[in-house]
Amino acid sequence: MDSINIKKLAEALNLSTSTISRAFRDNSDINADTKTLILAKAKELNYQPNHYASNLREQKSKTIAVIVPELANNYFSQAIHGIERVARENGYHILIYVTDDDYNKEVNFIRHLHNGRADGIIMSVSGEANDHNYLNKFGAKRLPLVFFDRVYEDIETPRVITNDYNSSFLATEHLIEQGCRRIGYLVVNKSLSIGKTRMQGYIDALAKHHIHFDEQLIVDCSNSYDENSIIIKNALTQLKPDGVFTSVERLAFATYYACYNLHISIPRDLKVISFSSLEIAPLLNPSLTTITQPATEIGTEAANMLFKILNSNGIEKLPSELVLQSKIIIRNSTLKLPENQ
Amino acid sequence: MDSINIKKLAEALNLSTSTISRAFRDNSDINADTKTLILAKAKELNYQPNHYASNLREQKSKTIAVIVPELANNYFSQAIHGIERVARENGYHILIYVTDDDYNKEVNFIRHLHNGRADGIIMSVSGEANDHNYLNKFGAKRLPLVFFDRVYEDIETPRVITNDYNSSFLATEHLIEQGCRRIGYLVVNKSLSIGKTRMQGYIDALAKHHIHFDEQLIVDCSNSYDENSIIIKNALTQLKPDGVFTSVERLAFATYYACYNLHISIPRDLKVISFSSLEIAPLLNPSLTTITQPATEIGTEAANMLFKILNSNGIEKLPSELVLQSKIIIRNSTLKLPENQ
DNA sequence: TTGTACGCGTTATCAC
DNA sequence: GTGATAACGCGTACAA
Repeated sequence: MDSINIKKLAEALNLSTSTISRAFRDNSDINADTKTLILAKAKELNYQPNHYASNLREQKSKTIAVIVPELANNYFSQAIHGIERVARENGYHILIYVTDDDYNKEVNFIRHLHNGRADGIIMSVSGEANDHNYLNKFGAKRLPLVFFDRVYEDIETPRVITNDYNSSFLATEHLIEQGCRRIGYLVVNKSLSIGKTRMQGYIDALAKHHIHFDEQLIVDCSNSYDENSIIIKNALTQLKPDGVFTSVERLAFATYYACYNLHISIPRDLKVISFSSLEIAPLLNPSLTTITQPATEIGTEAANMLFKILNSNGIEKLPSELVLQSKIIIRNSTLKLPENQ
Repeated sequence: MDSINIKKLAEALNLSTSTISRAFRDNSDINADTKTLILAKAKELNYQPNHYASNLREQKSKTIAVIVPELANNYFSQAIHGIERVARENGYHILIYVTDDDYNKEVNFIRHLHNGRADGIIMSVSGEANDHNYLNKFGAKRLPLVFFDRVYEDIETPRVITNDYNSSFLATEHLIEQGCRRIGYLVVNKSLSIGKTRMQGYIDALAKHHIHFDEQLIVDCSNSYDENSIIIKNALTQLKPDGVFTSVERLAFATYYACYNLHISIPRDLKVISFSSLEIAPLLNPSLTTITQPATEIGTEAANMLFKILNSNGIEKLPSELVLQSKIIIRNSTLKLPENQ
């Protein structure tokens, strides 16, 4: 091992390792001159305190883990972007784990992370709603954990979410106002928190407007592009909805493709509204009416929340839930056309 | 510190720490029965070998760092997705760093990473083409580094790129074949490798078809959404191009917005082709003709390349450059309309 | 203000 | 096949 370490640097300067060490910690007493001397020499020799040695010593990794179901998705990219920024500002690094909506991967990641590799976890849970009590198994030793967006409701941990119920209610109401009476709800997992809450908003909006709730119009989709294509085409031809509310962006795209294919005109024959963080929703054909979540901000706030926990002494009362507001942005996919059309 | 460690586990089983350690390494001699016994107890007590201690001992972090200019971008999300998968399959974790195209951040990240935190780096360089010789300063101690997509040409390190020159040539030629004669090239940084190579393809295609190269038609854009909006609107109204080739996706979107705004019809008044990894390019209005890079595969291959280096003994000759092929997918934004239109 | 010495949790080496 | 022990690089009591 010929690489530089604290001992070599100490020798080079005729100082002890502790003095060197002190030069790199802010809190220690050290002569200002020796400190600058040390830092200069350190830069010259390209010395940096070894991260693993420090962390072993301090039992802190200055690293947080981010676990998401998928990456190739505007929402999660933006959220991670927000998390990354806050982490960096706090001197933390982030590890990324993608579950591909696979529950087992999620469990493995979490278990693995409890080896000291990360100080805390920010997670949006996988789509499979199996027994997730595994999170409680860690007991008091569980790493600080913050959920965002997709949460397990029965796990007690801080979370950052959006006003999904309300947005869904308003989204459905918007479709009704635009003249829709047979409104489909497309969802990937209706038993998962997010799909469930959004569905309830949909159901209640129908009720408010005295529209019969037809369970058939709840369309269960999957994570597979090909499967969804078939499912949605069938739903459109058989159920003949005049409006569709999709719980995730991907299903709106799939609906568009299906409509192109079946020569169903949006918005004339079918109106579409979707949860989506897509920045180019205005460029779609037709432009897509969206419920836009503040994705970056959700990431930022989740990170802030985690740091609040990490910096607390476990004494203070911590915030347990933060609800951010989504915005409905009306575009052409839900346009009400003149009657004489 | 009441958390579990190897010593406690050893005590609980009346064994020595070495035996415990052996149970977790595959190569060691150990009685199969004791091994199962140990692993069972470990699971029961939720023991996991401490990552930092192992790494301090072994001088390996089993972690790779990924540095990208931005995250909220399909291309990089997909690339990271590919990297993540390969890393996980190899038992590695990935750290993510976003430079926001800021050269200083890039330098800091790289320098910081040389403290043992990562075993290797996969990077797409920042847009600023300053002095990047800093990478050579590390000399023999530089971490294994693989570039992808955006590279520094004067740094000697393996890289995964696409056939940019060729794609650009063909893209420009496609516009010419569709009848364009005044073709603009929109670029963020024409001195950066990627912008330069793509520009050369553009220039040579013009030459081949005996179209005068007008330097004015090279439009220098920025990373700011608002600035680009102005720049592009000006370019469209003043230069009156009949075709536009954009070097990055974002500029194609900006062009669309500008056209909507100025009531310029695509493809009638202006044809647009762009580098883009957008999966929903067919859903745009009009659907966008793209040069699609195999983003996920680029990530995968970059990771494979890095692992090849990490697993080599520095003896074998290593691949230094891998060129993947992009595909031009023709859609409506470059449609040639009937003459009598 | 600086130096000495120990321990963080693990694994490799060497005995047995 | 298993146990004792030193070492990885660093930070902090404690001593000077």
